[in-house]
Amino acid sequence: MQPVSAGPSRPRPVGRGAKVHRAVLAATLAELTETGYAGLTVENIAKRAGVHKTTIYRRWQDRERLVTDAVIDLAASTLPIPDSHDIDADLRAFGRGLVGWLNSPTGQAVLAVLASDAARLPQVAKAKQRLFNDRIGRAAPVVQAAVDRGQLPVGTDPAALLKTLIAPIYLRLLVTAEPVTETTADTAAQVALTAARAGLLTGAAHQPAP
Amino acid sequence: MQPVSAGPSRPRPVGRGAKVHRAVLAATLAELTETGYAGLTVENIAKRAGVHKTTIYRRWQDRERLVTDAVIDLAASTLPIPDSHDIDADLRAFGRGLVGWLNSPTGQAVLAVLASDAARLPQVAKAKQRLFNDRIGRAAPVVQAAVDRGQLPVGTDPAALLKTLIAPIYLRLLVTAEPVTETTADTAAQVALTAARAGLLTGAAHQPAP
Amino acid sequence: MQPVSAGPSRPRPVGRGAKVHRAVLAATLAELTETGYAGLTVENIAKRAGVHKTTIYRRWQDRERLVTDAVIDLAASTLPIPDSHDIDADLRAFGRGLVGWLNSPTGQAVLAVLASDAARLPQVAKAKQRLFNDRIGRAAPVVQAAVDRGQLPVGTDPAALLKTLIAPIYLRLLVTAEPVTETTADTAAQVALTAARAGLLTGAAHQPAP
Amino acid sequence: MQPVSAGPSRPRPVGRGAKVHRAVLAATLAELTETGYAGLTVENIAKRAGVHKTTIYRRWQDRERLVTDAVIDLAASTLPIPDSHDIDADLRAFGRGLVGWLNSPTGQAVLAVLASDAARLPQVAKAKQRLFNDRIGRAAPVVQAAVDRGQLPVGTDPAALLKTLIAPIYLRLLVTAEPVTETTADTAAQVALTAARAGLLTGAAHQPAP
DNA sequence: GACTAAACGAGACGGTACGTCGAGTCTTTGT
DNA sequence: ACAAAGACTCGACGTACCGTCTCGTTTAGTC
Repeated sequence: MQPVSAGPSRPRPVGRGAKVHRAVLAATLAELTETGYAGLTVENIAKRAGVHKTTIYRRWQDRERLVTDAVIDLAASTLPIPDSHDIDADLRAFGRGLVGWLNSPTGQAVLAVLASDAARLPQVAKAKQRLFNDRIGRAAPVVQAAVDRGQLPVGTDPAALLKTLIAPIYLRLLVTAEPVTETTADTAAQVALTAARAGLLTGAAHQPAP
Repeated sequence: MQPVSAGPSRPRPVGRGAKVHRAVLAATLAELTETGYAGLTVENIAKRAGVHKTTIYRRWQDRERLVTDAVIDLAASTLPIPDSHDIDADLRAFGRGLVGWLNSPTGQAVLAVLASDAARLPQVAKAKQRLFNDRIGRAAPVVQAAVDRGQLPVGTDPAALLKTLIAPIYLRLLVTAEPVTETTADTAAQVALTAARAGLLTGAAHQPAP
Repeated sequence: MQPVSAGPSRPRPVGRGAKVHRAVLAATLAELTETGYAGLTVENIAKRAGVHKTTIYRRWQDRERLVTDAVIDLAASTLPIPDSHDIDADLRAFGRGLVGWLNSPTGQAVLAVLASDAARLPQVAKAKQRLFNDRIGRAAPVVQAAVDRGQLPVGTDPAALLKTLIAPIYLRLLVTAEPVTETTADTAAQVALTAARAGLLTGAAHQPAP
Repeated sequence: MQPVSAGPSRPRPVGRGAKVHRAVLAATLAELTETGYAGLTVENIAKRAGVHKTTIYRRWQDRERLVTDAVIDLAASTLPIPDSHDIDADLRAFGRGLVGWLNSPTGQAVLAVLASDAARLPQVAKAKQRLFNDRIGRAAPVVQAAVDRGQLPVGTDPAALLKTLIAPIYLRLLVTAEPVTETTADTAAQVALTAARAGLLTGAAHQPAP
């Protein structure tokens, strides 16, 4: 079992406890991926992490906090945002990057959480949305720059375009359970660009005035 | 002497059991919608259905079978497929119909199951895919007729088009937790049509040769 | 809606009931002997009697009444009281008869009830005592006749003598779980006679004045 | 049941468990005395012991083992064996001691088990016999000494004599449900002595050669 | 010999207790 | 002094049997 990427180090003055901390979070994610949120057992996590149950409860108040923590850790994982000033290439690269990440162990874990009752936990839901908003927020300037360069119509909503791009990918993963490849990403990118150039993805269309 | 009743088959004098059956399935779906699969309690279901716990176990072997049964029941629900020979209007109507269904209690229940650990149960996963395949399968001829009428490019893959249509809707419901309205459906329909007319949604693009 | 009929309003004695009645009581005793009172199952009794559970509940209000009824039936079984005007021979015969009866199926059933929680049921306890009192009451005149004939000391309490006779037999069956044979009965008879002739078994000795 | 006394190595750092252990056994005996084996409820035992049901199941595999353990504990209770070198006085004292013990809470519990379906449990049956054999085994030397001193006939079987002594007491308790007093014990002692002095209680009479 | 009403077969149901599993708390002990 | 070990409370699981209920189906006694 490979440990999850360390991510931003959390300065806990616990000494060697940090090792335990990471082991438990990694074990939690592994169990989450394998058995889902229902069926998640603190005792199994403890066993897999080579740690006693009480040790877990000393650090996390309950199962929800533990899962939340593990997922938040995950949501911090970054996806590089391509920016080559060629919006067609950039969107294709963005889509392929997303597909690659979703097929990686980390991405699988995130998907497992998305399609799980764990997503009902408020903190997890927040982390989930933060993850998406963060990515879209970081990619939006690239799209906006393309608009400013005239590669896309004025008024194009970067968020709407990006969502149009990623939607087919998640549909296949979460709903129809079809395999997702780079072809899927490429088609999605083309569709999104075509729609944008047809002037369909303006903010008004997606966020009507209240 | 009385002749023996004809045939070895014994008709079941099903008493009032049918009423109980329905009440339990309804209660199961309600609980599933409210609390998710984890946190689902047979005792709560029994209480809500006004039935005793053992009665439930008499009809369903365990919690999984119960949930499976409830969801399969659900998956049988049909969505009318519009067919006015105007593909633009039909797709918009299809999208709006889907949105309306997803906002109904039944749709909410289906969504709750989709985004739940219940989907890990093999039978539930099968039911889930059957639901989608069935709908797409029933809508595909309408799209194909439009192709035949020349309203869409030759070679357009009906399934790919329909998936492009529904993807943004599910993305908002399952991932970004944004509200979904008829506007969402309309935009999605336009995007899908535009992409199709750009020749992006051919079968080849989605199912590349091995 | 009572149809008027001539004579007393006596329900029609529709009659295969008696057969069922006996079958159930027999099955009850068999189960009682095999598995004891704890572990007694109405459903098993029904199965053994070739009868449906509800049929049993139609005739007996609950398990206790059923067991009570079965045992009371049993307690009515009679043991012949020897009377040859030779008290030594009679007591020996009485002891041997008791041993034989206790080793018979009926006796085994009675023992099973004696050493069972069924004896806590008031009606069963009464039946149990009635059984013993009845036997001792029927044998007492024989002993009293021996006293009158001068074969035993004046003042000898027949009940005390008979109890002294049967006590070792029941001790072996109920407490020490030793086998009981005719030798046991013979020794017990001799002991009882010796004690009586020593003047130890007068009523006063057992029922001291208050 | 007492844990093994601590040796050089302590494999079990038993917590406060010992207190719970005793409380549960005591509650088991109390319930057993009050309601018998049938009708014995683990949940009631737990409630009475101020302990949770699962705690009981952690220590005892099932109800049978629990009852067995409680009774075995009981069977360890000792009865002092009088030895004044006056066999008449000693037997009377033995009888009175037995009566006193049987009227005590401990004795009542033992009787409750004797006359219960719990006695069908193999381990309980063994414990029961061990209890009796142990007591008779410890009293036998006193009787044998009396034989050696010439107070009883040569060849007298101590076990046979002692059983003759205790038989009427158990008969009254288990069968006829009469009250048992010291008078009962005194008479029984006299009867046993008289029988022994008449040469009736030799081993041969009770244990015929196979 | 047909009618009719009691008795029976069948089985679902509410309910109690079983024995099991896991969550989360608390206590004892070793170092 | 403090953390590991594990015993404890609590709640739900899925099972067995109790005793009740309501249907239909014999079956025996009367007409």
